[in-house]
Amino acid sequence: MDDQELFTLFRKNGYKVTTQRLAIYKFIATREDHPSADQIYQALKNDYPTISLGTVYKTLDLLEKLGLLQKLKFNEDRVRYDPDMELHINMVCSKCGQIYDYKAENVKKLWNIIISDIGIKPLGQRFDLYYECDNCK
Amino acid sequence: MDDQELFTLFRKNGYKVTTQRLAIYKFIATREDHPSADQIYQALKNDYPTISLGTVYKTLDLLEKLGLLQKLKFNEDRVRYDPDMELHINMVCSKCGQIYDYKAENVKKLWNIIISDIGIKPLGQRFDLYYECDNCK
DNA sequence: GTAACTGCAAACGCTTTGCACTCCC
DNA sequence: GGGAGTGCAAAGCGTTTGCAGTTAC
Repeated sequence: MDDQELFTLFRKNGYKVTTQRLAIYKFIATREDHPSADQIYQALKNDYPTISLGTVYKTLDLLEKLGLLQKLKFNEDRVRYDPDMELHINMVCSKCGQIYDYKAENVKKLWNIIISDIGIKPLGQRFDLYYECDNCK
Repeated sequence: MDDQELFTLFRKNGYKVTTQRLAIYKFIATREDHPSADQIYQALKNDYPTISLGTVYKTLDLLEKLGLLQKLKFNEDRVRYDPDMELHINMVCSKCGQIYDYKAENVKKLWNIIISDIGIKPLGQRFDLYYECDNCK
């Protein structure tokens, strides 16, 4: 999503465009490891010394409301934020907790089969797959 | 799992059999809505007036360690405990938060296809499907 | 008898809330 | 200029921890 689209999305929903919001969105959008609020805060406070953790939380809630990311709670004490809103599998290492997204066409295909079998209209979904990553093997 | 199996499982892992542990396991095993620690505590304190919330938490951690249940964090502020360790889909109502398990042979079949495509050894998995339940429609 | 378990209460840590100041628009 | 947003600090709340008393074995 480029700047212009982002500006429009904020404004048409009645939200102002601020430096903090742009910085937080741009940071999370480039990350594939689903950082936590504090990780985002730590990463940004060098370039934006006055940014606060509270603002990070508020902004992440806003971005979720706008459909730009989803909150994911794993078996750890903090929430992770995933900017990938398409169907995918969260590959979670059982040992180190590292996470990355696995996307494949056949996952969508097979998921559609399951959906039509259940016979409901899906509003969203989440798949986690626990395994042992290469570093931990 | 009957009493004898449960006793054996506890003891062979070096844990004592206590009234509280039996009560908590038996309660959670009969429930299909994945109750929280506090819900379990509230439900049991009539029959076991001295039971404490701390013991419920400690026991649930123990049962998880023994592979009798799994912790599930959804987008709410408490942890739910799911005694169904087989492959299934958590059907979550987006409005009221009600949850039930959907189990079907074809879910397993399709999941096996995905696993072999990814080419890793799964240590566990979790599927959530968000929809609107009949009560909320 | 003794080591593990329970119950209680305090501590913990992430997240939310409240409010005065600031800055988009 | 005005209202939404930020930054700060305090509050909130589910969960964990510590410890003295109790119980399983």
